[in-house]
Amino acid sequence: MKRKMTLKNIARELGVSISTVSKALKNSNEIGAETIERVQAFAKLYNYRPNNLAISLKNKRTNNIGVIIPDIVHYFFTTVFRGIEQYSKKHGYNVIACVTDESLEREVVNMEMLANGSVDGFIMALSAETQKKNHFDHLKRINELEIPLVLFDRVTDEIECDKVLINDREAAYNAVMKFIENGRRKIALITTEDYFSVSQGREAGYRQALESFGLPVDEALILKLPFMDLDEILINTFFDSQDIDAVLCVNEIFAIHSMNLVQKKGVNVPEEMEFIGFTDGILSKYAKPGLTSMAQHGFQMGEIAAKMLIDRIQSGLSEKEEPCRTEIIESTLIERESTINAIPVL
Amino acid sequence: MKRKMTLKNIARELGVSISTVSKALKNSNEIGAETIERVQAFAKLYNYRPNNLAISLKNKRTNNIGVIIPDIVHYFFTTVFRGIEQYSKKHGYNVIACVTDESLEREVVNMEMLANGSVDGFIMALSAETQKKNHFDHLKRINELEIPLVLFDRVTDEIECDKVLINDREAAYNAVMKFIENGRRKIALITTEDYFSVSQGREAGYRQALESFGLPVDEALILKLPFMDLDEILINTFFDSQDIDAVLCVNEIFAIHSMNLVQKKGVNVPEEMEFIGFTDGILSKYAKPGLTSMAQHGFQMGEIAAKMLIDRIQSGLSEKEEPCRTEIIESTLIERESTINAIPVL
DNA sequence: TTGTAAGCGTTATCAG
DNA sequence: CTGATAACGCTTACAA
Repeated sequence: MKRKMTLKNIARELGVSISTVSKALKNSNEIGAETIERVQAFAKLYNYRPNNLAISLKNKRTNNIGVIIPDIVHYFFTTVFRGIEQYSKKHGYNVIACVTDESLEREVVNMEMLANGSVDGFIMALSAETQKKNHFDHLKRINELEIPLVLFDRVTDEIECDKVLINDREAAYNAVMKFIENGRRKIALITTEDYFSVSQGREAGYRQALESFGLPVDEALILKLPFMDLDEILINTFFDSQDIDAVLCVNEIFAIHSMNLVQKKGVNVPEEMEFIGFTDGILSKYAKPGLTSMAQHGFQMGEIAAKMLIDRIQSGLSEKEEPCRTEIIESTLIERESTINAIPVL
Repeated sequence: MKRKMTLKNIARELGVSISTVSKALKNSNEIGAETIERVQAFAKLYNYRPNNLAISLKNKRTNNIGVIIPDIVHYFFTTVFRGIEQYSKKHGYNVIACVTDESLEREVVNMEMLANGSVDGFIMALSAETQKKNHFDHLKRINELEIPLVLFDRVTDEIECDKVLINDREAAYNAVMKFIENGRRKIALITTEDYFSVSQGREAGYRQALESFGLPVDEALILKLPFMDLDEILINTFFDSQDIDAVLCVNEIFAIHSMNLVQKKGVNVPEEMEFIGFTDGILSKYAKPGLTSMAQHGFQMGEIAAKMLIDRIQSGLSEKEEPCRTEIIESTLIERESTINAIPVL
């Protein structure tokens, strides 16, 4: 085992005290020029690097941030993660990544693990189970410990903290309006079960758009799929039993999958039926036809979440002292060939 | 700022010594049953949690592992990451994730940052630039510090360490054989520039298969695209100027993109031209037609890489004491509609 | 200009 | 059974 260079070692070798070495390495003006030189030369020669742990313990700050996400094999979260990581790195923070796999328990365990000195703050999107069970004790504990927390995308009103969201309601509203402008009237919604904050918002926007245009909301045109379960029979039955000319889906997979299924039945997209999805991911771009999609700008969300967190960490002000903010990211409709009148975008 | 519970605090409140508290919390049999109970009750009441940093400093182990990858918005790396994270978590390790964006400098900076006490070991795939420039001083330094390192997928022979790979050569060989069995003879290869270890292996397998079947290798049928650059003109020209009936692509994007382009020209896939890609990602599954693909089993690679690393960390044996191993993950051909005779798989 | 000493929160050794 | 004490590697008053 190679002996690691430490201040103590350098001090011993050079016959000076530890604090002299420490100061010399920092170019402190308390130390003589000659000593500084000697110390720095020696340190460089032996490749001295200060031990992060010791510094963290001393300063009570780790320069790590914990990112807790439900899923990493998923375009949107991946993109947000990228934004967080990039911003954080640029500001001297490392990212500890935890994946909860949509499980409340994993969320709790991961946070507990990191909350005891491993990170200076958290950025997270709630797991499906957490949203379903409405169980937030672990987040309350983080709050009590006054560890800064930023929630993004999947959030809850139960916890007072900084948040970054997209304008789900408005985005869905705009998507439906796009259909209406295109002359569609039998507009379906394919969404998840109710407990997701984002799905709630998107459904609200869907209803609002129809109502504001004087169209009745036909509950039979709303299909609620069990989370991430692509039950083909359910989807096929839905399309067989309803008269539909446009479909808004709350995520990309639902959109691509149902679009493929109706095409297999011989339905022409977009002529007979238009599709709009959420999350402008890689699938939307390469689908046939290209899927018109509400882009969520995940990278930007990540950057903003990281900025909010790091600002709060560095200000040292708790949620009580400095009021919490909620940033809304405007989503953008990327038009492709699954809607008409579209200028194709690659 | 909430005062954090520490051993010292507990000791003061309870009028005992710090070491008594420490031992009591560990149910040490040096301590009286009654004291143990008192201490534990108090600790629980005030939600005492030991400080990870202090423990790490003391033990000289962090229970963190550093994962350095070129890109996270990318199915294969994401999947590997997932495997690493899951295995690590199960074995008590957290994952610090760094994305290099294919840059050597970012790779160097990230490793330097983590090498000074933040992690017990590294798992990484080399960045494009690192492979291109063949610059490995940063890895040699890690070796000198005797910090365990596992390379996966994008590796180099210059560094002696544990490695996890797929059988690139054999996989490409098998893919080409599949084409040959299907009666194809004008088999093209679309690959990256030469410096990637994986592309080299795949190209070798491609050549080997043709040769072993007595087919000449026509260099004009090998298209080398600049890394991740989807230059449509280049691809179109390639297909226009060559007579091709099957295409092997070293990654999923190249495959999907060129398949889309030839289809746009009116080429029938798979009747007139077959396609096989690498990385069985989400695009392959949802493409039209579904893309036959060599699955790289990223999750398993991640698990194995994590296991190799953690085993080495826990054994405490350096690369010199315990010889390095290279694990090969067999890739599997997932047949879809872009090749003939395929039993479609969803 | 340099050194001493206390402290960050633990653990471990050794006396009492 | 309990408690000093030193140590992990570093920072920072404060003394010299």
